[in-house]
Amino acid sequence: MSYKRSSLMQERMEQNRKSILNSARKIISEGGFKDAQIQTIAEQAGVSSGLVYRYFDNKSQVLIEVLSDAINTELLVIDSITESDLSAKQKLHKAVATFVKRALNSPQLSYSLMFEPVDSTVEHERFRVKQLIKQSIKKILADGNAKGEFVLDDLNTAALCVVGAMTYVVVEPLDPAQNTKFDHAHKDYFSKQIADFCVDAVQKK
Amino acid sequence: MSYKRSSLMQERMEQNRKSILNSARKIISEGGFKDAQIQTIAEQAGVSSGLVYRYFDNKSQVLIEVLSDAINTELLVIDSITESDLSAKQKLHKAVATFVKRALNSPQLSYSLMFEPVDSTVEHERFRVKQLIKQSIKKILADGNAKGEFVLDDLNTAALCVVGAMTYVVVEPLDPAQNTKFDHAHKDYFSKQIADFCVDAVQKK
DNA sequence: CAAAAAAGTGAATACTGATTCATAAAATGA
DNA sequence: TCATTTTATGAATCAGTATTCACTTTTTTG
Repeated sequence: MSYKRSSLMQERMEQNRKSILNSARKIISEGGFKDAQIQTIAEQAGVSSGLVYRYFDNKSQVLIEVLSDAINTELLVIDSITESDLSAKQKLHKAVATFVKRALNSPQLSYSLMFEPVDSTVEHERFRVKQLIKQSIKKILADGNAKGEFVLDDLNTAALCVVGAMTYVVVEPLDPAQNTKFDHAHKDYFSKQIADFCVDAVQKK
Repeated sequence: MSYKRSSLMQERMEQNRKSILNSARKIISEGGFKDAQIQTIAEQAGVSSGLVYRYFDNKSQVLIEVLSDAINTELLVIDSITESDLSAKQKLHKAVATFVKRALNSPQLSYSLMFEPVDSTVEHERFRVKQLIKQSIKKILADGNAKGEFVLDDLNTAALCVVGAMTYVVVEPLDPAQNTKFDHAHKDYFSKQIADFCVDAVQKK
């Protein structure tokens, strides 16, 4: 009577879901959101377009999950820096430089996730994940205040500034229209500039 | 044979064009791009929807012109600061603080122009006008370098950071979803925080 | 004033791609 | 095995506006 999904079936379905997400991420990281139609995603994932709707409510949910997965990775990276035993100044520098360098290493994906025009529900998620980054940065700033390295009046505003700077600054090198080429040394130099900017902005003088 | 447009007619047509732009700006500043359909714009302007297409190639051109008009005003404001005889440090502080304060004074319009999801041609224009702001800021930074107030290695990157910070930072107070209320004093405090951030970031230590 | 030209109208059309759903295939239970 | 339930398919549908264009009105010319 009652249908019990076998573990094999369970696994296949999980695989389908992952395929769809991987396919979407791949397409976005090659051509951006503009190329990510349900048809295309499904095709690349080896499933029918209709099946996507058995795993996701709608197209936006697929894109949103790609976005939030990617950002969760970045958050883990930042948080591991936050929890290291560097000085607050060093933490901030490393967090910013690392973020920028990682973005430069997957330019099309980063560009799309951060800047490509999207519909309003995805844009809303974009806002939400930027707030998460802001929270992580805020922790570092709070730490610095506590240690007396920084003397920030308004942590939230300072964190917004840092996030604004470190995300916006990569718009030029990432813009596919400009196809900037950075060699390794240049990436280091560039990310250091930005990290210096942010550290100098908050540091006690 | 050849038709010569009377000056009265000329004037009426110029008026039509302006009405369409004003209508679009009004709608955007009340409800954002999401409310700006050609129908609605035309109706509010007192013309037919078809007429819009005698004055503009397509909808995006209307929106783009609203955006670039608005930014041109901001550029004039910034440039007048640039050309004043303040120190570079004071110029930068004033430019950033003024930009932020002005944005806070027309929140819905600023929010839409800076952050609301738009189609890719409008987004492209958004990118272009941000680059113009960056150029203006860059001039101030170059001035500061020349005067020995700043010691910036990479003016372009620093200018990007400033623009990133000063534009992104207002996303929270401007977001219509959060409807933040700032009194006059709070606007001053907030814009000062951001300007301080930017000045500290570039200033010679 | 009567063509001729241009400006103005708005209902009909076009477009694009997300979403649905009738149908088929596969998995499960008895 | 066969009935039942779930999963999968993909062509057809839908939705929401931007855009067009046949027609009307106004302006200009001779």
